[in-house]
Amino acid sequence: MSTKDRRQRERAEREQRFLDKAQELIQRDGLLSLQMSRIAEECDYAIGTLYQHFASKEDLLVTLATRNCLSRVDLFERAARWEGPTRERMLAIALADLMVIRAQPEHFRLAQFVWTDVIWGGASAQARQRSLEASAPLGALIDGIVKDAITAGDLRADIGLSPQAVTMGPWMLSLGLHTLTHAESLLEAHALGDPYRLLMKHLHFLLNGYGWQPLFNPADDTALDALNTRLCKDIFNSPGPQPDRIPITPTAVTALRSEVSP
Amino acid sequence: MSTKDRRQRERAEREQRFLDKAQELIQRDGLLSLQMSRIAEECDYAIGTLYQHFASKEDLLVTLATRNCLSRVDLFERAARWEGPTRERMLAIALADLMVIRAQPEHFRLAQFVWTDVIWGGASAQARQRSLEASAPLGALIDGIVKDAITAGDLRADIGLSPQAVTMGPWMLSLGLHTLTHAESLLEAHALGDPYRLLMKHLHFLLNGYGWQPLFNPADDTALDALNTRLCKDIFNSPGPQPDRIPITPTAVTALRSEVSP
DNA sequence: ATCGATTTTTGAATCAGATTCAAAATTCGC
DNA sequence: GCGAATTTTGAATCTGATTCAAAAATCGAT
Repeated sequence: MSTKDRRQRERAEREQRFLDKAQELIQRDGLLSLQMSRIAEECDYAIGTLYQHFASKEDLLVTLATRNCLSRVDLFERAARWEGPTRERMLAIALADLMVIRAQPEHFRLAQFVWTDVIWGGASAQARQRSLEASAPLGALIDGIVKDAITAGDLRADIGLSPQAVTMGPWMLSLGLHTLTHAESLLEAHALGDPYRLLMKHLHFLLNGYGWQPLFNPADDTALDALNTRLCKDIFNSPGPQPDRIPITPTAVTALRSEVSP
Repeated sequence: MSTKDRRQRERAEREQRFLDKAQELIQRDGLLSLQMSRIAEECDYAIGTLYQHFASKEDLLVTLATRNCLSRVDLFERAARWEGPTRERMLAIALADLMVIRAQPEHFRLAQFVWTDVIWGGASAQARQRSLEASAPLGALIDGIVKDAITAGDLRADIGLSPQAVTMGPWMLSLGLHTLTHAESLLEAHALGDPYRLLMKHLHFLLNGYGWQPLFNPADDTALDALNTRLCKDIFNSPGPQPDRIPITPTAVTALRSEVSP
């Protein structure tokens, strides 16, 4: 059976090469101008061969997004399994997310596009299924942190939300922020200082709202930066998402905003 | 000059008819299968005429999304200008949002698609500009609530966020929730009870985190429902987004989730 | 090593649908 | 009523995804 195995392996390798090339082309020319024919061509295969792997362009995109998602699992795992206060582990998840998106904004744009009715609905059931399966472990990791927090007494069990429901909060916050940031770069990038610091602040407010111990005062910018830096260093051995140092002055905000809606 | 005026008006009317038809077709056959030719045809105009109004399909979609956004302004205005506690006015904004999305999920899907790199980037600068201008007033309304809250002493001024930055929090939360809900209907609809109640709870936690007075305990489902119902009745004279009454039992959640990631 | 069967690859042909643009029709000012 | 200017039309064009019959490669048995 080794021949068949080899066949299998080679096929899988080729699929990865197709995906790599798709990623590369997206990076280079943007999602907008990604062409199936170009992917095949640049891999020195006929279009038909590409279609042997992916039933449609939508399928290819969903598969690529799924792969991106899977590639993040280890980073998230590192955050979730870190030995530290539960609240800091939750923050670390958000930081991991930020680092990934900073490093590869294309990944987010792709995911955003793929979740869209048009693409999601156009993809095959298998591709969708695999995509959902890929995100489940991430959810489970975060649920685990919430459960640990309850066990450790950092979070009360009776706040009226299941662990899974608590998990959704930070997730919504991140997703919403990224969507706003990538969509109207205007409001975001200019008017509010570093969007990523903004996310961390809101996340702290939300965690404080849950009563997740120990509480933290997000008004203290210096402490916030110090905390982020420490976590990134200790957990990921990385300088972190390198937040900009644009100070948030109400005056500047007003001035910039009025440019948008005169 | 009345002739020219009439021309202008007729042209505007025709544009609205095109948009109405586009909306209708999306509603009927889905965004995926929207065709420019069909829009023109069903309005009894030639394709070329349609292209006199919209430089591209992307432009048409962005314009339609913008119109949808504008159509919500009055509802939001009602929430923002309501005479009531600032915290409740903020909640009312979220409720308005929920009601709109419940009533017209297509609107959200369209907006989601339009924010996408592919569509947004493909639209003309004017269409984008108009779209941004349309959302600015909504933002300003909400900012106003935050400012009133600070003035009224419901919200401390020194929490480390400008009013605009505070506004972003609930916005991110809503946007994130809707994205998750509409994307992976699985996790959401099944595993966590009514997603909209989930949003309201998280929103309360977030507002509590800000220290926005008077604090509210989201664990009390009955009080939560009563509050939502009262606000919808008093402000919108409507039964509200009619949250499902699926009880959130941890057991049910676990069971359902394990179906997703076995 | 050879041959017919089976599987895989190929890429020209097909198809879908957005967009263009020269001709036809309409409207305008006089 | 007439020529100029504007608007409408829709067949033709163009882009790019998808198909599928023919060609090539692989396989298994002899």
